[in-house]
Order: sequence, then structure tokens, then C-alpha cells
Amino acid sequence: MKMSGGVEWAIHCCVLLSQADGPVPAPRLAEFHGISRTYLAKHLQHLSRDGLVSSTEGRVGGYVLTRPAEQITVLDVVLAIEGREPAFRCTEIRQNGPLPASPAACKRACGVARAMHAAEQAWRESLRGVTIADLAAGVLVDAGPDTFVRLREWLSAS
Amino acid sequence: MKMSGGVEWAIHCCVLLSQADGPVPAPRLAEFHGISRTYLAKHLQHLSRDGLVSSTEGRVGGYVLTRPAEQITVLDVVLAIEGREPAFRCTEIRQNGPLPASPAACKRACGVARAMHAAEQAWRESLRGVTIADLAAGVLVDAGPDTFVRLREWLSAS
DNA sequence: GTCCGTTTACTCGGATATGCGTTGTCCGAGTTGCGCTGG
DNA sequence: CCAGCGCAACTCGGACAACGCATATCCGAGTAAACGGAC
Repeated sequence: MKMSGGVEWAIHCCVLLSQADGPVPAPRLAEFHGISRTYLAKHLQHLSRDGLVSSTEGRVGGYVLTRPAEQITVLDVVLAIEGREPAFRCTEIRQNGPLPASPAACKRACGVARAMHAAEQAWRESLRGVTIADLAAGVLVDAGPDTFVRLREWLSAS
Repeated sequence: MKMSGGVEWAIHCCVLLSQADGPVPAPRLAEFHGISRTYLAKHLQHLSRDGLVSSTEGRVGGYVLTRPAEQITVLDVVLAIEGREPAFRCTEIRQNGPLPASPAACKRACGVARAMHAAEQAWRESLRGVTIADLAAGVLVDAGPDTFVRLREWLSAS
């Protein structure tokens, strides 16, 4: 069970976008994080499809958050990148074999699937409790109060 | 983020083993669930490596749970199959690019990694709260009280 | 009848191919700012 | 000096290969029961 590495990229990009004044193009985002330009663009497309970011074309185009950072949760980003399919998918093997479960018993989901579903729900709830704004505030605490000032300077300089 | 399908198989096998009287060989387990013999054997090897099941060779060999079903959690099985590596692994991209985070700021884990880690911890705690015995009890409720009786009959018959 | 050796069938374990998904890259369509030209 | 037009550069979006891992399989090593024969 491995999460896509693009999730980390997307979250960091959202934190950056929350502190930018205007649109930020994908190559700029990639350069700032030292990652692949083209591959990051692919992930940003997923964010755009889910309506988390808005893309503007043209000479001074780029990506902008569609909502305030306080209203974007980490779960939103994860679902946009990884998709909404649950990690565990029940194949109903209890209906196979010489002693298959009766159709009446299968009206309720099997216990294994219920346990997995509950765990995934807990995971989602935890991620839903953290917003991009929270992460941005954490960066300020860890890296110093002038971090985003220098970020904006770099954005306007290049 | 997709979980291995072998996890479902392994959990169902553990539930079955918790109700068996003696060792159950892998081909029997596979036949009962209508799944691949050889591939299931591979997953059972993982359970054996982690000490969840004990294997006995020879003519009447097979797999037996090493602990009572009340002391085996779903998390144990998931970790045995999927491995103990966390789904999210931080690549520390905050240290890249033109404005890298200072080494002092990196003494603490980055906020993204902390959020992911907390979510995964919640997921683990949820899975840790369900035991193989709980699942077996759920099967009794869903499929009827005589389910395991018929299971034992089938095991001794074939 | 009992004990022992051999056979035999059955088990697990690791080493070995294959298909699909994530990773990574590229090029084309579209849009906007900028510069030039004409009035 | 100002307005209109063409250009060019920059942007995003989807289509195109390559690697890695999960999937699926096979065969060999080992073991314990069962059988046959000798005592």
C-alpha cells in the first residue's frame, strides 16, 4: 500500500499557492520545489479537474486556489491526486468455494470490509481535520516568520 | 493508493484457521475460498514470517494460528502482508529549490509528513481495535450459528 | 503379533515469468501581453 | 501622441513511452504417515 509521491508535491504546491499574490505557473512551482516540471503539471491537472485550483492560460497565467486555504483540507488534495476509490476493495470471496455465503447473509457488507472501511474513514477524518492554512501556519513556526516574505520576493523576482 | 488483494485473503484465512481443529494446508484454504492456490501460499509465507501462523510440514501438515484469535488484530495481518513501511514517505522537498529550509527547521518533521503520519496512526488504531475473534463472531451473526459447524465438517470430510 | 526400514504422498519455501499501474516525458491548442505600424 | 493589429512567447491540457511492483506460477527440499517385510 503505497501512496503516490505526487500527493506530497500537490500539498506543498497548495501551501505555496496560498501565500502567492497572483497566479503561479507550473514551471515556477516545480523549480521552487526542485522537482520535475512535466510530471508536476500532470498532478496539477488532477487538482484542476477536482476544482481545487483554477488555471489561467496566457503570458501571465498559472494556478490559483479557488477557495481560501482554510477551506481546503489535506483530504481534498489526497482524493484529487489518488482518486476517490477506497484502498480496500472487497471481492466477496465469501460467496466462493464449496460453502458459499447465502445471498441473504450478503445483504450486509462482510465484516472484513466493514473493518477496513471504518479504518479508512478514520484516516479520512484525520486528514479532513488539517487544512492548507494549518500547514502554512506550521511552516511559519518551523522556518521563521519571514519565510513567506522571501517566497513572495522570489516569485516576483523570477 | 491501492491495498494488496492478498490482505483480504489472509484475513479470511485467519478467521477460518481460528475455527479449525487442526492444521489446515494451503490448498485446502484456497479451495474453500475459491482462490489461487499458489498465490495464496505466497501470502501465507508472509504470515508465517511474522509469526502469526505456524506451519507444519508432512502428510497432515498445514497452518495453525500461533495465538488465540482474540490476540490477533486485523492490523497484525495487514502489516504482515503489506509490510511495515508507511504509505506516505516524505522526500523532504522543502530542502530543495532556491529557498531550501534551514537544517535547524528540519529537526522536526515537516507539517505534511506529520499530518500524514497522524492519519495513518488513526488508521492503524482502528484496525488494531478489531480482532480475528470479532470477525468470526460477526460471521456467526451474518451467516447463521451453524456456519462453523459445517466448516469443520467440510474440513474433516475432504 | 510386533518392530523396523523403505516408500510415498503430501506439505511448505523460495526462485522465477508476466501484466498492469505509476512514473516520467513530450508535443499541440489556446490565450494574453508586447511591440510595431499607421493615422 | 494614440489606437489598432500582428506577432511571439508563454501557458495549460491531453497523448505517448519506460520502469517498477504486485500478481501469478512453478519446481525443489523436507517431513511424517503408511505400508510391507523380517523377526
